Amino acid sequence: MRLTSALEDYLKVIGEMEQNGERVTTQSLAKRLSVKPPSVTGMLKKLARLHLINYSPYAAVELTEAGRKAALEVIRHHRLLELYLREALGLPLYRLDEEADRLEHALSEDLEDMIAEALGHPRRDPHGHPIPTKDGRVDPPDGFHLRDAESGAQFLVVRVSDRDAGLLKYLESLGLVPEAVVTVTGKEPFGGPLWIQVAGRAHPLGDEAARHGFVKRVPERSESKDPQGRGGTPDQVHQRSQEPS
Amino acid sequence: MRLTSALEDYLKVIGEMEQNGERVTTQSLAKRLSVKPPSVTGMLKKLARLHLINYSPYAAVELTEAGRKAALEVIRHHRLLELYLREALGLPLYRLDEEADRLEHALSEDLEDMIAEALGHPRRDPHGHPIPTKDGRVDPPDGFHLRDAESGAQFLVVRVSDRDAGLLKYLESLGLVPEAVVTVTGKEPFGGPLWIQVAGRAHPLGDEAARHGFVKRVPERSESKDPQGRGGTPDQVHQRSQEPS
DNA sequence: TCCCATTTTTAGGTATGCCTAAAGGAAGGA
DNA sequence: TCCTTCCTTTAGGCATACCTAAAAATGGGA
Repeated sequence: MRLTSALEDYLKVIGEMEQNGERVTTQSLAKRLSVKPPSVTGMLKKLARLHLINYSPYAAVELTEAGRKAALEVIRHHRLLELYLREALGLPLYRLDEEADRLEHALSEDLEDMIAEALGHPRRDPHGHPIPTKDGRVDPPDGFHLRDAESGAQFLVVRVSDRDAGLLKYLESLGLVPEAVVTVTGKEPFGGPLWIQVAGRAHPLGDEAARHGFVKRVPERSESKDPQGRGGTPDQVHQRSQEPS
Repeated sequence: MRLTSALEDYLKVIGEMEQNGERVTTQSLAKRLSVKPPSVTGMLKKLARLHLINYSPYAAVELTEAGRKAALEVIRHHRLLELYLREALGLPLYRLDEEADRLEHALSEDLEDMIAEALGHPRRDPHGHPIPTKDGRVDPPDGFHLRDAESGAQFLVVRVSDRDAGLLKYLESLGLVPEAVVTVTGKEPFGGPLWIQVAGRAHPLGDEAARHGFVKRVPERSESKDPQGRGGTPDQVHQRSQEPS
């Protein structure tokens, strides 16, 4: 039976939160989905009736196996579309999420397959998020917060959050996007900015921005600017993952 | 104020019917939209309240200027998407309509512009339907029914109906698609089939199929197989049009 | 002119998915 | 233990867009 767009949205968000190791509560869902808590309660009951989540009043919700599969399908649609919009039409990073949000519910399985094929069965979207495979596997989100990176070292940007389009636009203007190499040159104390260097230019980066970028240690000797690494890195595939919060 | 998908669908269908010179009644809309007549009455009232159609009970409906503009926008989305899906992803003709029906409501104006740009601001969709321009102009649908074509002459297929995917798949398998050249070699009497020749092969074509193809006279001397004519032909642009029924 | 078949509208109902207001649980501090 | 605060759920409403059943209008033929 076909799910409604609204139910798909709930599943997608629950799936994303589980992937990030967040506790999925009525309130956190309400915030994330921009609806009021009573609406969430109603929708959770509906998802439970469809055996897509385990739900008992006042408890955190969990996807069932069927629910996880359905959620990953929606997430796959979303991330494939984001990559497609970027590659085929050249949309800027900060506008991908919104466009994909609307298109994802209208994408048929056939079209999904053709897009995946056209893109060469990619493993990461333009934000660096892993794209679930057709059979329901996902890489864990990798990298750690840029703000936890130590001074003086070089890092590879592996992922940026897509939660805030404005902030993303800003990061993009700095060149702080997946596959960029960033050097942390200093940290101002007392919540002050992080000094970073990207593409030869130095920028002070506020705390909120620094929390939206995720990086990996890059070996000192590697000076390559763009490792063309989409889908390249991890080979092992997990079903769940935890963020070191 | 943003229209709902359902209202957009009504506008699109009313617009298409007006373009084809059909009378737009409660019943014809109900058939075309696969809903029951009372549902249509309700939606027509809603469209009238928004000043998108002129509606008085028991009378045929007409688009207002604003309604016509809105309808053409939806039709533009639909036809641009069809062409895009064909050009970029290679979907077969007979599957374009259904996919575009779902995607058209999720297409932002920005994305529409980028797709139009990527396609070089085309004038015709893969079925041969004119694509309304951004500022609300449409070519009249051209060509006449294949079944009205006289024997012995050569014709250029300019348009095929997209109303029946099964039939379209059949026409496509014969090569009877826009820009193909077809020769009418004979007509069996008493509603019998039309004998046609496409790409060197002869086929008997039943009445229903023949009504779904639209052709133009092609000058005898022109032997060119594929005039690459997308968007090439008419220069004059009309706002309405009538089909010689 | 009247009647009857067809079309259209009205009336009332359903499901979805959101809302506000109010009631009911959970959980930590005194 | 009780109380207060915060979170969640229940109760009751609204808009959208569909449905069926029944009433009303239209329009052609006798």
